Formats: sequence, structure tokens, C-alpha cells
Amino acid sequence: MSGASPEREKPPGCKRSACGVASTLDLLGDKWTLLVVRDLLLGKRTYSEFQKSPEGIPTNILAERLRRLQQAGIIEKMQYQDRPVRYAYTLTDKGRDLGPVLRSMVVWANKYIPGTFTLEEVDAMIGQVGRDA
Amino acid sequence: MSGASPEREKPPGCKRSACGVASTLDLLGDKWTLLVVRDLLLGKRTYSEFQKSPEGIPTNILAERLRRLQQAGIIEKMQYQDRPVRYAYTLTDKGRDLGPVLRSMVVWANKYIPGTFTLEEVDAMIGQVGRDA
DNA sequence: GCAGTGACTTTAAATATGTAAGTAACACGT
DNA sequence: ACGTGTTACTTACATATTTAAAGTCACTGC
Repeated sequence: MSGASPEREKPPGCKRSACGVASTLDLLGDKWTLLVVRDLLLGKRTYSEFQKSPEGIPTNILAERLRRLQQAGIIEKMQYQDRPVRYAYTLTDKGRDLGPVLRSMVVWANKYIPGTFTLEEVDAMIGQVGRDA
Repeated sequence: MSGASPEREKPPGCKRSACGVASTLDLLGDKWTLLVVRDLLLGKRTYSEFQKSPEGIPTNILAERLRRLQQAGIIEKMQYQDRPVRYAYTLTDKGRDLGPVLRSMVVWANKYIPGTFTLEEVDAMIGQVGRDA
């Protein structure tokens, strides 16, 4: 009835605030998403490689997170062969630039959570994925 | 009944892996926890100040997160007056050292998410909470 | 032709989150 | 003394997300 616009309070999916922390958490704020980014930074590229990580991500969560990261422009999916068809995921610049966020977490954790790797140990792991002894 | 120990597979609350990213996410990996830490870094100290933040944290979530952060040794709760009784939350060293994690998120968000503050803008906000015009 | 692999999807149950209302202790004004 | 307001929460319940487990589909290698 009334011509008064019903002041649409929150277009769903909209940012919570102009704060970068809040916006980052809107996208990456859960227990799994950044672990996928970590795996990619370490050199993993395929669905099954992500599944083999020690944290044991549930397969449906992995599929959904890969979809979201792709939609957010943080990763790209490419088919690297037919017959059988196989896919590789890679980080975009936007994804690679999350490196400092993960590094600061590693530094913090190493200082306050016993048993976690140092930044140096993590750096030494980069690219060592799937290289068999 | 049976004496056979039911092989308790996972002592709940145990780390998922030795990776600092995973351990950090076990503690802080959700949409709200780091926003409370952010508010504390900005100078907020009371329950109602946290509630007034633009993201609008639900009150039960806020209470639960404050409890968890306290148990994790990231914040401390102190009564700063009786009659009426009032509480202030403060960061411990462990909590203050999350600064670099939040800063790297702000930098990333400012580069890739339109409309988010720069690190400089955020730094200028520190301590400006509750100062009325 | 059949077990095995990679990359997922589907289903149901457990858990977490969001929304709203309620509680308790106290201060302030009338 | 009473009603209103503030701070700091708790409780109840509906909804959404996560988890575990099993299933699908294309294909390969034996």
C-alpha cells in the first residue's frame, strides 16, 4: 500500500560492515576454508590431495568450499587432462595474497600453541607435496 | 557394563594437526571471535560496547565467545566497580599478539574487497571508541 | 568384466547459529 | 516506594551449517 519504501534492511549476502576483518571473515571465517588455501600455498592442486591433509576435511565441505573460493576469485579450476578427466585448482593473485594472513597465524600459533610448526618449518614444506621419498 | 574400554577415539577439543593455521582456526575460526578481538584492540572493553559494533553480534554468541577467549587465555575479565557491578575485558599478551593477524586481514581486504578501510584508517581508529564528538 | 581411482553428490543426524524474550542487580527520578 | 532504564548476561526455540557415511559416474588397468 503505502508509497513509503520499506527500507530494505539487509540485502542477503551483503557485507556486515566496512571493516576488513569482518569482510574477510564473511568469506573465510570458518574452520576449513583457509586450510584449503594453505594446501594450495604448499603446492597441492587436486581434490584428492586436499582430502589427504591431516585434518581430514569432509568431502562435501571440501566441494562446497572449492566452489565458494572459485566464485570469490581466490582460486581457479582447470581441467588438465581428458580421459580420464582430471582437475587442478590453483590460486589467483587474490588467493596468493592470503599468504601473509596464514603466515601471521603460523607465527602466532608457534608462539602460543605448543607443538605447532615454526614459520621456517612451514616454509621448508612448500612444494614438497607428493614428492615421494 | 563390559570392561572393554570403548577406545575413546578423539579426546574432544584436541588439535586437528600440528599446523599453526589449523590450531588457530580451531580456536578462532568462525565469523565472530576475531571481531571481539578487533574491538578490544580498538579500545572497547565492556559487553555492551561489543554489542554496539556495526556487525551486530547476537548476545548469546558474544557471551559464549568471551567465555572461550577467556579460557584460551586471550582475554581477561575484571570487575572494575561494585554498585553497580561492572566488568571490563582486556587482552592478554597472547590476545594482543593477534594484532598482526588482524592487520594482515585488513590489508588483504582493502586490496580486494571494495569499501573496506585501509590499515591507516583502522590505525587512526584505535582508542577513539566512546569518545563523543 | 570387474576391482580401483578421482572427483564429486546425496542423505540423515549432530551441532552451531540467529532471534527473541527473559532475568537480576542496581541507579535515578518523582 | 515505584516505575523506567542500564548493564550483563541466560534461556528457549527455530533455522542453518557441519559431520559422517554411503552412493554416483567416468574412466583405467588387469
